[in-house]
Amino acid sequence: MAYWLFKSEPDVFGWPHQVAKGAVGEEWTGVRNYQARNNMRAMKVGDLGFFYHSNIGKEIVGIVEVIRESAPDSTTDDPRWDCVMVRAVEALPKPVSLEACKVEPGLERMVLVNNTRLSVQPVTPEEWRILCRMGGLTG
DNA sequence: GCCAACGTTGGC
DNA sequence: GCCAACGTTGGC
Repeated sequence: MAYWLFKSEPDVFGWPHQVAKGAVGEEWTGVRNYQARNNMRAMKVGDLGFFYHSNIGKEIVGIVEVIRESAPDSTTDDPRWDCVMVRAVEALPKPVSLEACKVEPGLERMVLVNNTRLSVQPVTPEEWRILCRMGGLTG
């Protein structure tokens, strides 16, 4: 199983929106970047990802699960773009800020810290473990 | 609101 | 295929 991180601007589509979709989940639409799209294409059902609030908050607020592999993005006719579906799993008891990530040993190479513009990015198992601990999750 | 970083587009 | 112009993201 692989780990990922999804960025979203909370005033457009935030964690509460994702939670409101429940187990049905929601398509992660709107990605118009090849690298981000390729990351989605690499996802398998059951993969987990962090839900990150960009611009406002700038923190990891929750965990989502991939529930459908990449398929055409319903918000465009352009066949180049597709997206996965994700559902909310749980909120982080303690959201992890970008600032905290930058200074945390072990997260120096995290994509979030080094490539601010990539909206869907991979997270290593080690980074995942560190971030879950920082977020107040024991598992 | 600014701007750095980065990606895309299109002329040549 | 190069690269200048332009557009977007997202931290600050």
